[in-house]
Amino acid sequence: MATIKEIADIAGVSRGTVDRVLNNRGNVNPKTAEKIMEIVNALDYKPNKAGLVLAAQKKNLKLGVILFGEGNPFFDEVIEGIRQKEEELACYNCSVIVERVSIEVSRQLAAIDRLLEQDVNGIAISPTNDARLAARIDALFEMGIPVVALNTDIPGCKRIAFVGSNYYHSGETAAGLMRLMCKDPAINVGIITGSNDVLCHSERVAGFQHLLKQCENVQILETATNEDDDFISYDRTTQLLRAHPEVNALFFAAGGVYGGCRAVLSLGREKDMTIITFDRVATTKEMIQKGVISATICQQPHKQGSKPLDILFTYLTTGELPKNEMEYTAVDIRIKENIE
Amino acid sequence: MATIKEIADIAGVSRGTVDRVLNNRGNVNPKTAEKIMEIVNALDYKPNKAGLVLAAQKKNLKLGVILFGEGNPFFDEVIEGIRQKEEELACYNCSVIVERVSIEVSRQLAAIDRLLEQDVNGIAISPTNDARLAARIDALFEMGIPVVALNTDIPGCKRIAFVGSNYYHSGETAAGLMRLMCKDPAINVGIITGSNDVLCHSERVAGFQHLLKQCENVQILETATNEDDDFISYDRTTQLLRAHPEVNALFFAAGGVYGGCRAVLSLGREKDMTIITFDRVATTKEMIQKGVISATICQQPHKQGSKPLDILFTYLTTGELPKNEMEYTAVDIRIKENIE
DNA sequence: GATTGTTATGTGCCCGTGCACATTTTCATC
DNA sequence: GATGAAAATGTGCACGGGCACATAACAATC
Repeated sequence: MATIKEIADIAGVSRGTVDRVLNNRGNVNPKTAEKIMEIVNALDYKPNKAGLVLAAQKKNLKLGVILFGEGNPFFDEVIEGIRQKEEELACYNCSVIVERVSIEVSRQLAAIDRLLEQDVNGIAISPTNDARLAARIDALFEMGIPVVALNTDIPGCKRIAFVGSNYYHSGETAAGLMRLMCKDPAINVGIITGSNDVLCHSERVAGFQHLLKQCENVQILETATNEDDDFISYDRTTQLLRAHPEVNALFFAAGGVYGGCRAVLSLGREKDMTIITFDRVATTKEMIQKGVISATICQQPHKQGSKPLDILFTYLTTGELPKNEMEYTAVDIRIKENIE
Repeated sequence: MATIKEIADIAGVSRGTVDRVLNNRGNVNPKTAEKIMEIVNALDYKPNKAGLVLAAQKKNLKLGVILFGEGNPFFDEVIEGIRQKEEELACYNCSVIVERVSIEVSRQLAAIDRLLEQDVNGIAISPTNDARLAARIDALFEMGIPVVALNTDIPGCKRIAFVGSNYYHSGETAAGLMRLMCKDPAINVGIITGSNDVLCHSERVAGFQHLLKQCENVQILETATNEDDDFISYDRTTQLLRAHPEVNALFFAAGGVYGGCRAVLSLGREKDMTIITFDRVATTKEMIQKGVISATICQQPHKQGSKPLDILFTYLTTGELPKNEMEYTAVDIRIKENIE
């Protein structure tokens, strides 16, 4: 692996000149620059990462994280990923500040301000999809502060990457699993969705329905709108199952899973019901272990926490952008036996 | 984050003394050493990784990899992981040499010799479980050359880590999946195993059987020993299905999956058969997409390639051992919808 | 041709750690 | 108390890259 010094020796110039060419700092004779670039290409020069990181020490990097979903256990796992990466980055003299706020745009903008006051060099955020926030992210980019979106994308702005799941695709996978697990001649599915205005829920339902519509033995009976509150979920699920006793499969696209499962249990329907949910929160784990939930689809929350910090750190130390702007987490199927 | 210099300043000594204490190089006044250690603990000093890696440049690290499974497409994916990590490590001036040999112990020992001739500083190997190899690995460790086992463990020797799957556990998961996917009143399973003397196959079968024995509606009908050769597999599977037309589920614990699936197809049994296999080789992918195979369980071949190199590099640059000696890959369930 | 300005190039230090070597201190011995 | 060995401590450089500053080369102007 070639170094700047080696290139300089071959070209018969000093390290400084090579450095100026590589970082296009100007003030170099075009002919010399061309010659250097030829050598750089011939040797396939790649800067030594340890050198880059060490040189970047002076910047005293600080990364900011803004997460919504207070009280949402999914984000607790995201935080775990953040904490682990934080520890890893600590020995590069890079620290992490986490702000946890609601989904309200004004709160998110305020969180950005607070982080800027603390001189963060980059921000990872689970953003509300809002034009004001998008504009703010663009402004940050112009200021030289890169932003990575996580969990939920905010398209059409200058965030340097998105890390999260493809909700439509995981909805399709849920449907595929259900088809494999429900071998009854007629599958009568009840869909329990979250609030429609949250993109991830509606995307999941869309993917789910799209795939199941192709199967003639599947009938989607009813779609109940749910809420995270488990008591409300209990009632809605009970209503659905009372109105449609022929339902033998349930799809929970969002929260309220625990309440829904309790409803199934209290009606004594757990034996003949195939239930597919999302995420691996504690209560879902419990219901998987009890055999009430057949499978749950996870979206690697740990990676959603760690990867954005990784991307920011790499960008700030080496200037390198991620290979893929969209970093989709794998669709991770969990059943009783591999839930741990 | 504290540095050696900072600690030295506080202790009123020079960098060299702190360095001697931290790396117990001796020749330090015990009282001074104690004082320094107190400061080190109080500040929770962690060496800066970039500094460590940069200092390790002089070693000109070379990592060797020895893989069996020539012609086995699973290992092609392992190689992909290796290549990717190789590229990543290249910008730390660390290179990788791959040797691909058969499972024979003599070949593996010879491969180690070839790598040593090329002055490798560490070795990742998919080992045959043999005492001679274990002894050799111990000797390498004493020589200061760390070894990481991948795919198959070689217990009771001084390999610094193992990266691979828990076969028993993935067998259990296959069983759990089958139970969820076969809702017929009677599940009649045919198990198609690989050669019994290969540990991973027998472990998978053991885990599979252990779980299914707890279900009274499941009957394991017959276990056919299979081979990787798809023509032999075709014949064995045909025989099994002819002798037991009531079989409605097949479990392939090892190779010969493609031949077995062709047999199922030629008997027109694909509609009512639940097939669960391992790995995500091209032919398995094809059969998943055709709907012949219901699910396949993967063991993150990419990670099996990249992680051992990661462990070796970290150990050689920082002296740090992995948190867990056993690095199990996640049990990764793939169906038609998430096979890509 | 000396002066000023511009462009081009070279040099030194920093980042944090490891390690070889130089220097100082300590202590025993005559 | 001078001598020498041993123990304890200090110092300089390397690793690779970024960046500020010093120096050199060259052109334009009076």
